[in-house]
Formats: sequence, structure tokens, C-alpha cells
Amino acid sequence: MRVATWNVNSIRARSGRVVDWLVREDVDVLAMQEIKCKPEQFPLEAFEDAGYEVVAHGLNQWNGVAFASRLPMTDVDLSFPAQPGFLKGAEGPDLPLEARAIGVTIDGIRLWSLYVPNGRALDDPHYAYKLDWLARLNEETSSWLARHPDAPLALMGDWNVAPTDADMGDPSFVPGLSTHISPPERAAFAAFLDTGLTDVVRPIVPEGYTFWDYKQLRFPRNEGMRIDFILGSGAFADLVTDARIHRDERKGDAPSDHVPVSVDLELEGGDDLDRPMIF
DNA sequence: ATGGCGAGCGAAGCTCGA
Repeated sequence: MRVATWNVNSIRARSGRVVDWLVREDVDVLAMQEIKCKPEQFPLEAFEDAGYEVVAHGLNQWNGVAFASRLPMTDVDLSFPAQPGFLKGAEGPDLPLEARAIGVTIDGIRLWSLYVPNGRALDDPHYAYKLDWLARLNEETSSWLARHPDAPLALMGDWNVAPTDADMGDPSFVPGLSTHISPPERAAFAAFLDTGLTDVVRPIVPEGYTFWDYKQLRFPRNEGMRIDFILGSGAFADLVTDARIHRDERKGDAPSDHVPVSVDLELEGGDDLDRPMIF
């Protein structure tokens, strides 16, 4: 089974490219971020004509997450427990949740498509929101894994954190002044590793960015950032046989500023749509 | 000094992203 994550930067502006890529790369499951639309605005037909079911969570033109899958999806969640909300100018609990998380179960594997808040600036309320969001997500993940210690689980998406210096190639991000590289953000990301998740792509693809800003020739100069990750539980990591960062998807007409990241899973027993029977 | 790009909304110029 091939599973991928992609911040598509508006699915309505990108449905052709995304579906073409799914078919061409024989992807079974795609976690999307920044669909930038409500479910009723999602270009369903293009996906269904290609053989994919879609579940989408979007409230307005901002954020929005979704899954497209060739396999049945169950247990759809549109937020994680204790997910923080945000409202401009407001503080405290019970703020409205943004459309930044969707969870599904596919073939016994628990998958999340996550769009971590950007943070904007170190002194912006969005920065505290980002750190809180990551801390709450990690608490929930830890709790879930305690209840399901042997379950395959993956947190996939746009984390808006460059965990190491090698993941930051954009010279406009300055240590001490910029988000994505601040010690608290990196600590919040590293905490997921302490919880028992691992970056299942990095061992297979040790180098490469997943995002390049549209501005200032960032892609031709390869001044990008690695901020899109697939973090898997032990049981998930054991299934991974390959991984890729699809850098070419930043090329050509009307690309997203992010590229897809995919992993291949070897499932026990009943896989597989595409593996030849060998006797 | 400072934007460049691209999207949504809505019909100009904001807001947002990273």
C-alpha cells in the first residue's frame, strides 16, 4: 500500500495535478492539507472518476484537511481530543476549532492528516497557539498509543517545523528571530519521538526539502525547507519498505509550494492490489 | 527600505501562508 501526504495549497486550484499524480504514482491513500474549501466545494468528481473516495474537513477558505483513498475509510474524526481552538483577539478554553486535523482508519491503520498552525512570528498569538497545538497533539498521541500499543499509527502532514538545521535552506529564516527553527518548536516536534513515533522517511530519504517559497527563486536556488513529515508508531514503521520525496511536483505549471511525500507499506497477509502472486 | 508569489474573496485590496 502506498500512502502519501501533500499540502496542496487549494484543491480547487490543483485537482488536475493532484489526481494525475495519484494515478501516475499508483498512490492508494493521500492525506491532504490546505484544501482551502468546504467539503461541498471539494472537486469530488475528479477523484471519484479516478477511483478514490474522499473525506474532507473544511470550514472556510483557510486551512482544511482531507483524505483520498482507494480503500474504505472508517472511524473518521474531524479533530483530536483536546485540540486547541483559535479566535483572533480571544483567549481561554472553548475557542472554535480550525480545520487542521482529520483522522481515518484504513485497513487497520490509523492515519491522521495534520496542518500544524504556522506560528507567523515569535511574538504572535499564533506562535503560542502552534506550541499548544503540538503539545496537545503529542499528549493525545501518547495516550492513544498507551491504549493501542501495537497499533499502526501515522501522523502525516505539514508540521511547519524544520527539525534540524539541515531541514532549513531558506536564508530569510534567521535563528533567534524566525519561526519553524526556534528551540521551542523543535522541542515540540522532538517530543513526538520521545512518545515513540519515528520519522519513517528520513532513514530512506536522508536529504531534501518538501517546500519552497514561491517568491525569490527559492526553488531554482533550492532554498527550501523540510517541513512535511510522516511520523509512525513502531508497528507502522515496521511496515515501511520504501519512501520518496516527490521533488518534481514542484516543477511545471501551477505547482503547490509543497511536494508530496510517500511511503510504501508491506501489509501482513492480505495485501495487495499490485503485488504479483508468486508461487 | 523592501517586495517579489499565489490563493480566496469579491470585484480593489485585503488576509494568509512559511
